[in-house]
Amino acid sequence: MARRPSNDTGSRPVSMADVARAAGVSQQTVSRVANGLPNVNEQTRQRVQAAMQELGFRPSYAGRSLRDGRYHSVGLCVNDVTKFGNLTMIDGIASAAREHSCAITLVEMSKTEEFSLAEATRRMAALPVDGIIIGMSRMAPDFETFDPLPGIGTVIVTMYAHPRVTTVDSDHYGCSLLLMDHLFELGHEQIRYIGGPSFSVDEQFRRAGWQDALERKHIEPTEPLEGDWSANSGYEAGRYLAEHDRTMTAIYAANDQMANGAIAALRDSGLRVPEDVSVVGVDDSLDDFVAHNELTTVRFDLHQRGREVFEHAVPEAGTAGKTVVIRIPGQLIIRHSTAIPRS
Amino acid sequence: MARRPSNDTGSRPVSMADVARAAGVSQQTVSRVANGLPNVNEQTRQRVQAAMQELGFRPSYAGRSLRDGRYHSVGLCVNDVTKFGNLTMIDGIASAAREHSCAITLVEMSKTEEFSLAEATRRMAALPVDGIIIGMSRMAPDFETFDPLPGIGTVIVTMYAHPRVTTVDSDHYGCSLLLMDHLFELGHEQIRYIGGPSFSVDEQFRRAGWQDALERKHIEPTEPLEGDWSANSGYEAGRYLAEHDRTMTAIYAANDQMANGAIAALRDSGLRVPEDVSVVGVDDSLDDFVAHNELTTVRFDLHQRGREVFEHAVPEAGTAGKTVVIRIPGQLIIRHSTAIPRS
DNA sequence: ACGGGCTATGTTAACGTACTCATAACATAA
DNA sequence: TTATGTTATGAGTACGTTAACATAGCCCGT
Repeated sequence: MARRPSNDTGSRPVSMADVARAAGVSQQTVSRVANGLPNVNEQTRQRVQAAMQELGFRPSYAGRSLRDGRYHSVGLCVNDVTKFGNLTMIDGIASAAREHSCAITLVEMSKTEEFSLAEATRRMAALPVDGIIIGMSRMAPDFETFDPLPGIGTVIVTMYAHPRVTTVDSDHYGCSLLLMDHLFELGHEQIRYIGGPSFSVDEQFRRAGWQDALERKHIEPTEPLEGDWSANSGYEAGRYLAEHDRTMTAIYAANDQMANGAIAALRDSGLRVPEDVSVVGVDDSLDDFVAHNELTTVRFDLHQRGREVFEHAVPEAGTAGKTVVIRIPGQLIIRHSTAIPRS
Repeated sequence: MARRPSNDTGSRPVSMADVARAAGVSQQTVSRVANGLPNVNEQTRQRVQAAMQELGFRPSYAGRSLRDGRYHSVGLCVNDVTKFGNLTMIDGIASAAREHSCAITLVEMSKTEEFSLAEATRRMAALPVDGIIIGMSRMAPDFETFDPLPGIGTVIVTMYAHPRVTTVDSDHYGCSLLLMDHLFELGHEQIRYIGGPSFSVDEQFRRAGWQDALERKHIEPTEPLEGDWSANSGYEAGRYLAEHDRTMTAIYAANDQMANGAIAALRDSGLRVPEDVSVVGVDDSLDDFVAHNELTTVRFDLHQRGREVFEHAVPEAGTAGKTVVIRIPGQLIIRHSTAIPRS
């Protein structure tokens, strides 16, 4: 019996034409009812709505998008959904997207391997997106040479600036300056650094900020330590420092998780925080996990970042595609893990 | 000068027809090249690819989807991206989706207010999705009466079973039994419960498991305490218990964050963990945040859950839509926050 | 020389929508 | 009565893609 002519419920989804047939009106009238347009007789409207209900009509996203050339969705490409930075990115962008009645088309690339911007762009471009957002948490091999696809807004979330692509990020360099200035004001000079993995862009900039702050004060930076963002790696580093460096008065850990680990290590080594050693972190991410969070840190307004990212990826008419560089400053949160250094 | 005829780069995106014109071939040949089909002369292929590059061709998702009736994307509707449960859901589903070369269309509903399944379904159905996944972390007002949209796979992630919709979740009831059995085996009987907010479905089932386990042993359950999943709320509850209940020998906190807070409170109250009081949690979520995580807990295989959810939302040919109930068991992780109770 | 099978390419149709325009029925004003 | 406007509805079209079919050229064996 092959393909049915089209008026019954075959396996094909129900279209406006099917509804129209059932309600005895034209397809155009169904369209009007579906979109709540005026100039439809009340009785007709009800008849059409009944038919829609009856047949289980679902408006075709493909047809609609093909017709009016917009997808009402923004593409987001990240390497690993669960990493704190990416998670907060999704959250911020989700908020912004919701304000614009926009969905998010999420693609997760390899969790471990680096990926090229060209590859990410190619994949995203074939999806229903009005703009492309790429989270570049580690340097892409083709960052310098990358050209964005013309005709579609592209934003890279990273601290590196690009001549032809708008980049937006929290200011992972400036946060270090905020924290270092706070420590300097308290009187610290011997400030050790526990960083994240060196391939991380955030790490590179947080570390550069630490180093530049020291050099600006003509203090020779000591060897930075490298962790993996986890509390355990912070603990290891803190243990090492407690045993090998009795001149340090402060530790700057590049995220709160490592800072939390470092504090535990210092205390296990018989050092008091903040009396003997001050500790600072970044992200303000401990509140849910640790009772009485006392860590001095920097908080980023991730919703603002999400908004900026979104609005540059999907520019409203007029805001058209100038390439810009946006760095959103963090806010210093002073708690009780920092104090004046011991004499 | 109105609308250009169509052979130059107006504001309209570049279509296969544009590429075809530029390369001097038919549009169908461009399609063949774009999809890597055989039977294209090598010279022609190169000419077409050059034209694509030149014009910045982007395949139209709308056209393609309209044509072949599939979107290669699965819809995911959650209330709050950042909540641990939802985050892990996204992660698990992202993995499964990637294995099927599928994207995720993510919609965040109101973070605070409850939403009806009908509303969520209606919104998701208008998006480019081959299946719909709804995270129901709090009871929807229309759960009982909800009918899924015919013709599109629908899965609700929740512990409640539904007669007409497949539901999948980690076993938030069974995890309580695992933990309680562990505590019973050690010899505990006075086991207090610190739960999450009572509107949470996970909370409802974890708590029911605690209560049923006690009743099965003919132990009268004591009054459960209610937190908000945060370490601080766990601390408050722990403090309260330390001061008001000297007969308890164990605390079951409904997630690790509250358990961590409770442990801190007990220690601040002069009680040792696990010597005086054993503490267990759920989720195994502390590793990144706490050094030397010693909490006995239950870990869920979230990737397995993601796979199950995905594959029931987007059934492969043949697996067609039977309504099933899937509860994925957790795994007991015994660390050092539990011990034999003091005499 | 000619039919049969291959390869490369073109032509047509269909997917579902919403815009533009046309038309019919009807109300109102001159 | 006729001109003019308003409202409800329908017809036609274009959006970009791919499957199915059609065609043209070529090589090969008889």
